[in-house]
Formats: sequence, structure tokens, C-alpha cells
Amino acid sequence: MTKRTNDNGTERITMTDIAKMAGVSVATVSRVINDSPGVSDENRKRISKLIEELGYQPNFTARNLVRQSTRTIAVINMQTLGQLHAQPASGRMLQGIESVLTSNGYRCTILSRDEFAQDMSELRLIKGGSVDGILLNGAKLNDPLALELTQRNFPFVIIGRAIGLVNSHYVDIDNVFGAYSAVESLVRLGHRRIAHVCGSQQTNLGVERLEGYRRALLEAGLAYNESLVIDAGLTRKEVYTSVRRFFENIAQEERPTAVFTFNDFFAIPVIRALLDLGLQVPRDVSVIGFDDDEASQYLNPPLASVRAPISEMGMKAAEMLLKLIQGKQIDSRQVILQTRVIERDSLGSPSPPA
Amino acid sequence: MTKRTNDNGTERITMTDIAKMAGVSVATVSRVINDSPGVSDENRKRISKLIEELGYQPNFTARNLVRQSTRTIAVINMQTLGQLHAQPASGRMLQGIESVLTSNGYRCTILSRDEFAQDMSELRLIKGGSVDGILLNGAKLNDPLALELTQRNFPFVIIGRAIGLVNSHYVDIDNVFGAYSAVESLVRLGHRRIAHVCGSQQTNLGVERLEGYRRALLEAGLAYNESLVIDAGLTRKEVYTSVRRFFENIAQEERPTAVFTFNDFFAIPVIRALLDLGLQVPRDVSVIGFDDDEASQYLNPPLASVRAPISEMGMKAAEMLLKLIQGKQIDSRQVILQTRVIERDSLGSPSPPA
DNA sequence: CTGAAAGCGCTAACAC
DNA sequence: GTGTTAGCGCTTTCAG
Repeated sequence: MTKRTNDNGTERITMTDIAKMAGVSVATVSRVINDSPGVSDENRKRISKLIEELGYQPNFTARNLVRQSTRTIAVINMQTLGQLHAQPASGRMLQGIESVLTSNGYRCTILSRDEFAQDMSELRLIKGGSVDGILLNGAKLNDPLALELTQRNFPFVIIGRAIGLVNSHYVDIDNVFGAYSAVESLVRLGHRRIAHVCGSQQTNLGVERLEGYRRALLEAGLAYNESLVIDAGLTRKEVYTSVRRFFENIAQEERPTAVFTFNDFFAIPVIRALLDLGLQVPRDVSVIGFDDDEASQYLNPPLASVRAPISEMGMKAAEMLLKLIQGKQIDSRQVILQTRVIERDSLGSPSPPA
Repeated sequence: MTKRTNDNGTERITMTDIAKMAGVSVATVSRVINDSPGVSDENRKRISKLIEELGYQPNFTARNLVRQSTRTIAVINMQTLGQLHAQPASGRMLQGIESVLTSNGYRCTILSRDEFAQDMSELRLIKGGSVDGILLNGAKLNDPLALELTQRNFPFVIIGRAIGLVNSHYVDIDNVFGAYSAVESLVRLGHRRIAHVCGSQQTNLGVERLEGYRRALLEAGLAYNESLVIDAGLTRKEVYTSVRRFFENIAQEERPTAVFTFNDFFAIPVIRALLDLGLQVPRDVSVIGFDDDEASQYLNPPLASVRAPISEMGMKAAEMLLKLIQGKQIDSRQVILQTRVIERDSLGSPSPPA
């Protein structure tokens, strides 16, 4: 590409052009663009008008270079893009993040963690100065990337908890309590054999919700029985298959009368599997999910769930990150948002034994 | 921020540093970084090693400035971020886009069209040189933004058709045919009164699918009856309310025995509304959607739909845009992807009149 | 209040 | 092969 020219051959207008036309120096133009003081009213007005008329827009990259910032942040996910975008909950998160970023003049770019690269390729982002901050959507135990970012003192906020990292900034929902209360509401309905279709135990999310399940059982005086925990995989297909197999192979008197699923995303194939085996929901098996996806209330039967303020979580995380970047005061490095059980028709009392 | 320094006070390592340490000029270092010829093997090896050891990463912004490119593209949507991210189909699109962009060293940033700004604020993106190309997710009739981009000869690809724009680059699915075949399959089952819960008539998508519905009816010798077209709004809540009201207020003998919904996203509250009125699906009313969201097969009843290769559409659009930017040959400026009806249990023959 | 000039970190002529 | 140098378009001292 020729310098100072677009593909179509039209000159791209620069600050120098404006300066020449206004008969001032670039410094003055720069001052009015940045609302800096030290420009006569007359000049300011004239230059502003010129800018307006010509539709001049300061070059993003040049500004970034001298400012040493790009006004873009990266959202780094544990899941692949396919997994990420398949989940309604991710959409809510991204929506929260993007809304506060764009309204603050920032942009974001969505990346997924490359599990195959050993070298933490994500670090190139910060070494190359191409992002001003990072939102870590999910973290592992003693997450090496989080550790590295901490050591480099690079601005980042974890969405989800950072187990093994002291003093890191994060915002999370109370997953343990959320799961606990879901199971507790099943217990209250009289259920004694409660299964859990758990999330990936490689993630805090999966671990925490399982923990909440376990605690609720113990507190209710019910044994925690590992054989009632179905570790089904990541996709709906896998969940369908595992759950179907599980219920096919269990003796009727052992059969759980309720299942708490890792999230609503999983609850859909779980219910399908039950129905396909001729089991009714909630007559034979009650089901409760997590997240309270927008669709859940419209499902058949309407799905009980743990309502989680996911988009708020994204917003809070983005706000915190922005403060971090701008060196502003942060009230609390850790934010935990609360959840609440929403009871719907997928819930019932267990039928008395036939 | 002090120059050449990070927040934490550590120097940020630059090409000049590498050059000094290697005892060569920056030009040489630049050459090895860019795999340009004209460097002795010995130097190349030594410099590479140094870069490796120091974990040097060329500054993204500086490169962008001199190259006059940012390696980022914008995805501009018609919907708000909330609407966008709520839809499984959008997730599939984004996944397709992001996967080809990132694998080509590009990034993307998701924006939504500001319907309140008259000045086409999106143009600032290109005036400020902050994106290399644009993916227009959806376009209006004679879309002013698309027109402007065309005039400026700025690289862009429309996802969806560009009515009123000759020779624009776009990739789309065959919505008219998709809708046609959905309705046609209802007709084949014996349905005569078929309703359509349509999408926004401000979008091509909504218009085209309605058109397909209309054509199928006409071709089947059935009258196109506007009162059977339910323009329900954008949210599931609105759809639920409208559809419920519609079926509540219609005489039984006038009641549609089938409904074709704009997409699967809408089909969920439609089915809920029917069930809440005591109507069975498909016994009383058959339902067919569009998109074939991943969840649809697991719904109760499993939802018939028109399968659309949405993630492929995103990929194709991204690939086309990249070619456009890189000045490569493009086989065809317009790509239309085909759809296919997937029949599931939400479909049945109309019950014989009681 | 204004302008000259020194960069930001890199690429790419152009000379040697 | 290698180095020198002139920018890319902007911000920001520092003089005046």
C-alpha cells in the first residue's frame, strides 16, 4: 500500500492536513482534539469546525503508539470458541463485558486458551503490547497464566475464583452456595436419592458446584455417594448419552428421584434422556439446573434453576479491570455475587414407592 | 506512564535492545523477525536465539502504524449486544468468524449498530484506521452504511443479503427456500391453516422467511392470510405473550393446526404458550422452527427445524473478507448456502375435525 | 497561547 | 549482507 493513501486512491486525511488548512501547528490541533487547555477560543472553534467538516478522525494506531496503550482488552476463555458460544450463559457474560467496555471507549477481543501450546502463547499479547488488560474467564487451580500475569503486574481480573492465588482480583458468583441451595430445595421436597450431572472437574466452576451438592447432602444427613455423580463430558450429546445410560442401568429402587445438573445447558439433554426412557419429569424424576438461562422458563416442563447474575458478573469484572488499568481506587478486590433458587414445574415431590 | 517502562517498572524490551545485544542494526533484526532474505545464516541464528531467550515480541502497535493496518476487523450487528448474544444462532456465527480470523492472525471486535446515532458512528472505525475490514451482520434495505463503505472502497462483506446493493460481497443462506421448504413440509402433512410467527420486518432475514412462507402457501393453493402472520417482537417474552393472545382469541375452527416460527429461538416460547393453553404439540398444533439450534433436538417435544449452516456462513464471510483485504482473487462475490428440513416430533398431521 | 521538535517502536528504501 | 535513515500519525515537553 502506498503511504498516505487508501486502497481506492483517496488521500487519508491527517492531523498535519488539518494544521495546514487552519494555519496552525499540529500541536494546536492535537490540543483541541484532546480538549487540552492552552488554545485560544477562536482557534479552537475554527479547528473544531474544520475537523467536523472534513470528517477527520485521529488515527487510532498512531495514538496508541505514543500513548502506549491500545484501548483493547482480551477475554481469555478456558473453553474452545465452539463450547463458549454454544452456551447461553457465555453470551450473557460477553454481553455484560462488551457493554461496559464499549461504553468506555474500549474494545475487546475474544480468545480461547490454547491448551496445546505449552509456552502460554497468551503472553505474547502482553509482551507485544497489544492489549491493555485481560479478563480471564475461568482459571485452573494455581493457574500458571494468572501467576505469570501477577508477577508481571499486568492488569487482569479473573471471572470465577482464583484458587491458589492470593489477592488476585476476581468476581464470581457463589457457586457453592448456589448448588447447595438447589440441592437443599430438592431435599426439602422429600428427595433422598439425588444425582448430580457435574461439570468439568478441571474447572473451578465444576468443582464448586459439586462441592455445594456434597455439602447439602451431608447437611441433610444423606450420604454423599460418588456413584450418583455423573461426569458426563462437555457437550449436550455426551450428557444425553451418559445420563441415558446411567438411568438405563440402575435398579428402580436405587434410581434417583431428582437430579441437579451443572447448568441449564445440560438440563435440556438430561430431561430428554429421561423422557426417552419413559420417565416423567417431575413425576418420576425432578430436575433443577443452574444459571437460569432465559429459555429455561419456557421449556417443557419449565425448568427450575439457580438464578445467577451472569451479565452483571461480566460487567463488574470489566469495570474492575478498567479501574485497574486506569490506576483508580478499587473498593474490593474480590466480588461475590449471590444466587437464588427459582422453583418451576420440573420440581416435584418424589412419588411414594409403588 | 513513563516511556519504555511498564507499570511495574520493568523495561519493555524493544527491537533496538535486541539489535544492540546482537551487535547488529535494527534493520537486521527486523529482517529476521519478518523472515526476510538478506541475513547471514549465522546472524539469523544468533538473533533468533536472542529473541527466544528474552521472550521478545515485536510491538503490535508500532508494526500496525507503519504497515497501515491493524489486523483487526469489526463485526457490526443490527441487534443490540443483548439480543445478539441471547441467540444460539449468533453464537454459531461468531464462532465461525472468530475461528478463521484468529487462525489467520486477525482479531475481531463485536459492535452493534447504534440506531440512535444519525451520523453513522461506525465510519469512525474506518476513518480512524482502526479496523482493516468489516463484517456486516445483517443489512437494511439500501443500507446507508453499506453504501458508504462501497463508495469508500472499504473492504466489507455482508452476512445476509444486500438488497439494493449491486455487486456487494455477501454470504447468506437461502432463507426464502428454507422457509418455503419448512412450510411445504407442513402442507405435505396435511396442514391447511398454517401460522407464521415472523421475525422483524426491518431485517432481510425476517422479510425473506416470511416470503418463503407466502410462496409455499400460494404454491399449495392456499390463501396467504395476513391475520395468520404474528409479528411478535424481538424477545421470547413478547413472542410468548403474542402467541398466547393469538390462540386465546381465535375460534377453534379457525385455529391454525401448525405454526412455522422465524427461528428456533422463538419456537420455544411458542410451544410454551400453546401448552399453557392446554394445546398439545403436535397433536393440536405442529411447530417447526428455523436454524436447528443445537438444543432443538433435545426439547420436549424435539423441535423440527430448518437446518442452516450458520457457523459455515460466518467462516465463509470471514474468509472472503480476508481475501478482499489481502487483495486476493475471489471466486464468487456472492455465496448462498443451502438449508434442509429436519423433521422431528413437533410435527404431525392435523387431527381430523372432532 | 503557540510552535518546533523529539520521540513511540517498527519497516523499508537506499546506500555501502 | 548489513547499516542508515526516513518516515507511519500522533502526543508532549520545552521554548518562545
